[in-house]
Amino acid sequence: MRPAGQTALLEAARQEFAERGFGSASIRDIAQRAGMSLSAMYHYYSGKQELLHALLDEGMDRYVAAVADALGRVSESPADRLSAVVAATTRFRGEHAARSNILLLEERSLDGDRLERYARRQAEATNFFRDPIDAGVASGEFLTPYPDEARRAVIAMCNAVAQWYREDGPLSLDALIDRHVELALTLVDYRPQRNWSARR
Amino acid sequence: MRPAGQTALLEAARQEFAERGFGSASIRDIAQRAGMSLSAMYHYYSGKQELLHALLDEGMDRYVAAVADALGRVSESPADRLSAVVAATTRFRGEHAARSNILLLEERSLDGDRLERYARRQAEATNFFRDPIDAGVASGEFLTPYPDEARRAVIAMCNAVAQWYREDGPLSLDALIDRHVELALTLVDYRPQRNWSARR
DNA sequence: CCAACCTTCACGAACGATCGTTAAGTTAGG
DNA sequence: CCTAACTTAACGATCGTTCGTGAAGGTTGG
Repeated sequence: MRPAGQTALLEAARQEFAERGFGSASIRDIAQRAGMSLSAMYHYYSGKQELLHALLDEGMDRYVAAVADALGRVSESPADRLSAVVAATTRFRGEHAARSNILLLEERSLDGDRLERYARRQAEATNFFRDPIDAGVASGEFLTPYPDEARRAVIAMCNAVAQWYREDGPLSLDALIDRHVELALTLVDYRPQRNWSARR
Repeated sequence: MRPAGQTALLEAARQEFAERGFGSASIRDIAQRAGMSLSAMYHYYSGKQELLHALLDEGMDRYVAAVADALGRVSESPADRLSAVVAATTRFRGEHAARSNILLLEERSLDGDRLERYARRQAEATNFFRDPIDAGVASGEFLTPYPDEARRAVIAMCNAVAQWYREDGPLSLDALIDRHVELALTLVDYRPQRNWSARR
């Protein structure tokens, strides 16, 4: 269990970074929002950079866990797996908009080694999409001639949710997820395989 | 014609804002990059905010002009018009990545009236996509049951180009544009109309 | 048992650096 | 002469960071 102060700090930093951007956010405001003094923050994190790093790490952990959990509940079928990834990603972007926007926008504010490590994790995360799409193309279930561009389009569609979706809007998140799954399958040109007996 | 100093200033600000983000960028570095002193900048722009505002305005002007130009060259057919918008947007994002990223990411750094005015322009720009998609759905050429989500997916696909595309990569911009047009038509479920004689 | 000691968590004050901005003055061209 | 273009110098504010201090709580050695 994380100390309460640390949790409040991460939450405050997340909101400040999401609202103003890393460069414009002040660690004084962050500490104040977390209900502690400026120097108390330095007891938990060694500086502004490490605060951002912790935020990106925590957000990525949560996202990877959410997708992995969703993947654990479906079959090996590429269509099922792609659907699960799209659904989990869309849900994550909608439910954790501030978290997601920091993951997506503040990468450039990381310096040196931390950037390199984060870029590696992000590259791995795209495999959540790449693997089922490539598998579906290989098996003939997905007919798209452009798997790379289709993948990027699917990812962009999901990620954009963090920027425009509002919970109090006219569309429920569950409904949006269904539509995103359908659009993703459209993008890869999904054609359900006839089963073995029907083909003979 | 804009004075040379002003052009250099905008170019320098564009690069700095794109690389570091508005909050982390220093107007001293911008002025130096533009080859002039700090206060010379204040001769052209009244501050950092106005620099960003000018950048967003100029970028939006260029984008709108590019799309309007493309629309002027095609028929009234919804498929043609959507294709033209997708092609022009993808090209703009690829050819003006720094410009586009500022348009897409630094909106939140605008304050007060300027933000309001920019948000209005941005809303108008989405009509470039909305109009042909809604027209195609109305005419029956586009079969998608989710025109709003399809539109957002198309826009997200195009916008993402500014973040990942590199001119020295394996894919030419022209080839990418072709694939984006195809993917966009896939997203709206485009089915070419049989012509009048063939239908009877 | 108790005193000495350590770690954890928190504070206010101050550091030097850099920030955006302004003022006053200089130069060049019509 | 005037204005546009540009300079150096400095302003106060705020930035991220560091320092020294101390209260609380547990651990250890005599």
